Amino acid sequence: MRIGELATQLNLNPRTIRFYESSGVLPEPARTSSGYRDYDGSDLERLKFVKLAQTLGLRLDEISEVLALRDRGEVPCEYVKGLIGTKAIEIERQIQELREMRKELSRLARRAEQSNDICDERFCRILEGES
Amino acid sequence: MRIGELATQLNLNPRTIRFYESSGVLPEPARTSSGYRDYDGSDLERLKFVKLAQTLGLRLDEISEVLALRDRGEVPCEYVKGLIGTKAIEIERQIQELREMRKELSRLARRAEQSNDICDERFCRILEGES
DNA sequence: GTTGAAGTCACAGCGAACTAGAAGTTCTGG
DNA sequence: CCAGAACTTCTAGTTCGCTGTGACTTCAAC
Repeated sequence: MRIGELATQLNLNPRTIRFYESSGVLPEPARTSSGYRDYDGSDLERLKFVKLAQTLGLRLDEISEVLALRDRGEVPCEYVKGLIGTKAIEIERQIQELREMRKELSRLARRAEQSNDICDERFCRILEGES
Repeated sequence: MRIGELATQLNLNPRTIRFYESSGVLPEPARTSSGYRDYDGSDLERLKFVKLAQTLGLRLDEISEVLALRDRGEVPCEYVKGLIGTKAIEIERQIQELREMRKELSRLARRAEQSNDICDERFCRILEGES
């Protein structure tokens, strides 16, 4: 199958697929006699795996590494376990950071409702505290 | 005061301050006779405001807009209220996304502990489901 | 007078994951 | 036979917030 069909099936841009090839996520595919990329079911599965891994927060280079281990016939389990662990920690950190922002933002939103458009010498009374 | 002192007081890199100037967050400061940037207390306050706003998840262009409104003598309250609202929604969305990842990752981590290093025809049994 | 820190400017690069443009070739339908 | 869609390659741009590099000038201390 050609790049357009593969892209359609996965809801990807053909450019994205070429980009994946250039960054080592996808191997170079076979070519038709006229030079078009010729993909098969294994490429489809591989890209599905890439999309799945992306939803878990894995970066392309990390996904590439898992795939490369597999391609070499090795077992990526240990690598993947490590990845899952560090990723979980990182995500927890990000959630905490966002929670702080959310908390502060809702505090500001409440204050903004109460005190109506009072701007004084400061930059923004809503954002800066000490009302 | 010169850029180095300002940077030290705010724990910023002098380059960052020049970058802020070039991107319109900071106005062009006065210059000493020898051409060095010459800052005063208002620049210090402005940069403190920038840092505060950044912790709320505001981008530099949004912060610039608030400051520009203020610089024109306008009241940024309405703009800021809108900003707070959309930012809160955006952050909520990000938190949800991260929670999904976290949930899925811990599910995978539990599974990975149980089934020991069984890799078969798939890319990665830990990441792909249907064990 | 000399050294070295700190300033000046302008341009480039990073990371991440694409996306866009240009300029050409091949395939498909009427 | 020809239009136009889909492909090819290559380079470069996007977003965001900086950071690095290089080549030069100025300032403070010794």
